[in-house]
Amino acid sequence: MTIARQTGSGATIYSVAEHAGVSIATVSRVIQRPEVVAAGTRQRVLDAIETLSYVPVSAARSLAVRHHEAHGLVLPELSGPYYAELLMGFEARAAELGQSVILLLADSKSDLPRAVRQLATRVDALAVFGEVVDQPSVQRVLQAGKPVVVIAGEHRAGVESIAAENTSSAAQLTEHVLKHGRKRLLFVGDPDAAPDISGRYAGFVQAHRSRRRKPADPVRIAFRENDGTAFADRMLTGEHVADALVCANDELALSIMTRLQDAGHSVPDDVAVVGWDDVMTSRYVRPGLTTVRQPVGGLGRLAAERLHELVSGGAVNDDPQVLPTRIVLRQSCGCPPGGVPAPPRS
Amino acid sequence: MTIARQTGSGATIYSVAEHAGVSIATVSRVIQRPEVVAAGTRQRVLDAIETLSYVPVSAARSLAVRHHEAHGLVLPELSGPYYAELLMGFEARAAELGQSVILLLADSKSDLPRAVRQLATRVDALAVFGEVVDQPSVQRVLQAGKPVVVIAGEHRAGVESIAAENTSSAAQLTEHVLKHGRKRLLFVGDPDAAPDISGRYAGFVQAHRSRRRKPADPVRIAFRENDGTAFADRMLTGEHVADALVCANDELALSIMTRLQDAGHSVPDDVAVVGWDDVMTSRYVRPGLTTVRQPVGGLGRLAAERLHELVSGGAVNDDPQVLPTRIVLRQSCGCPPGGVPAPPRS
DNA sequence: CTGTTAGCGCATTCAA
DNA sequence: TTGAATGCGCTAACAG
Repeated sequence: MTIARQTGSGATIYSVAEHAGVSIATVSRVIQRPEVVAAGTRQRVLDAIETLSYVPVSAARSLAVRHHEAHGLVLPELSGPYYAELLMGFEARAAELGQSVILLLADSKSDLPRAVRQLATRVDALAVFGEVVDQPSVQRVLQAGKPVVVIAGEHRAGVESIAAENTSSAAQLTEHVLKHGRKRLLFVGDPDAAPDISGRYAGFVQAHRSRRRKPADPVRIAFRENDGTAFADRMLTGEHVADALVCANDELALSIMTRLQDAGHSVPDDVAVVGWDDVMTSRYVRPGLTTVRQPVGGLGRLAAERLHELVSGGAVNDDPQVLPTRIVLRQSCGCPPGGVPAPPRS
Repeated sequence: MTIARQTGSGATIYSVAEHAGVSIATVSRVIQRPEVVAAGTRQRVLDAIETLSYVPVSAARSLAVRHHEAHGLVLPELSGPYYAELLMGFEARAAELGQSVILLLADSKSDLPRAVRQLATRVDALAVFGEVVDQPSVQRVLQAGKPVVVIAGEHRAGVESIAAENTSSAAQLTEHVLKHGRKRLLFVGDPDAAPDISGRYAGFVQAHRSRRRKPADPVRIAFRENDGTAFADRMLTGEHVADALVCANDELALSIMTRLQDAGHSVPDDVAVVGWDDVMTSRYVRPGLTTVRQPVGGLGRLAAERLHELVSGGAVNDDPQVLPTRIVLRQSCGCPPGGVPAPPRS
């Protein structure tokens, strides 16, 4: 990369000081703590700033104060509402705390460890989602003295972790489906793909056990629409038999449900379908998809907040912080229609 | 804010140099241009870096090289796929070009101008969406010597602008609906809300004119689901009469369509509905929503790329760059079912 | 209330 | 191929 231009207009704290007839210390003061500067001087400085179009170079400040005032966030990608909401929460809270957010999307990176190293260079702390960044990379950041929080990932000593509740809501949801009289439930999605999912499967198992019923092995497929469609096709050929599907997320649930319906089957009469995440589509399809709403924005906010506290010298929290989730009943589970439709999330 | 901890583990280029028994210049070289350093020395330095967990402080580098190697992106928010895709494209391209991306979400900020000023402080260039940031703020950044590109906004001299094509695809779409024999079309959404929307309404008008028909005035409502629902209610009372609705975006189209259907009306038999954006839900509802797909990721990529070129000394492009869009026909416009469903976007 | 001064950590001449 | 020296722009004592 050839970079020709210099940063900024060229106006520095020096030129501003000169223009205003004061010292650079005074200029710095009117920017940091205006109240300690005499009104007259302050105004002269502000005028100089204005006429010179002075924009401070944050790097110089960062160097002097010895921190970046920025948090990094590593997410896999942004398709679907999940990560976007997480990011919104994170950014909002970070901004409230005066921190910039530098975003790194892992899926599009050919050399992620390198990208993470680079990122670590310009932030005070890092939030990473699940297991997107390899453990050694995380350790490097930690050893460099920068706090790391893991969102919806494996819990490990030394890194704070934040997650939504999964197991007990999964158990409730499964129990709910069982109460509808369903006998052959299938959990669709690979529990080993992410801690979140394994937690959900654990709940699935738990609900069966407490009724002394034997839970089926999970159907280990990935979480994209395509995977759901393919699975539905295999159901249509009789390869899988079930009267209820507990899907690892809504995308899966929706694609399966739609495929089955298009093939002439009825949801929930022939098979009930439930999912996870309460994406927008889940409110619009018919029957409405029963699902679990997670406080995704809250996860982001909490992450930003913890990062800031850790940077400010707070102690790392040794056990994972778990945020509650909420089951949203619609009709795909077998519940009767007629309830007022769940409102869009605020 | 009280910030106690210092950035980094304390390891600096000095401690690394000392540990490796070389000068800091050599350490700097093995990081910037390893090939100019003798293999032996290089290894010693790398070892030192490793054992000291050295992570460079980007601020110091930025200060020395006089640029930030970061681009700012200001978006209103991230609900819905539109901005998220834009951001994904932007981030991916920026990363390819070695630039970090600092994200600022406008909607959650109480003092946006201040936030923008702050942001300008730490980036070499800025991309802003539409009219989210006020003109004076944009001018400041520009005058400070930092390039700005506006995405899907008003075109102005001195700022580069990038947008998706709207008018001609709107004309085609409207024409398509007219061909289905619809007589009373309504454009739903406020054209003054954004340049994108006014372009779409212009196409709507154009299509009518070329058939010597008089276009109706636009229904000036906002673009959220709630607004659509409220509008649908007004249709149900007869306040608005139409046999086809050209909606400013999919969220509007979907909420209206669903409400009308829930009230017993048939789409498209009673009223055709079309939208804009091709969100995920549009594939899943029945009838499938006819809509216009925009190259949203492409907008983001292009913005990042132009920013980088501008920072590297490129000249600002005086006329707006317009990316093509594509009409996605499903059944809500009156087209017969049976076509293979449009695949998910890749 | 204001000015002087000494770093902050790194890149980059210029010599050797 | 390496080292010594200088400056990037700003903050924060410290003095006055």
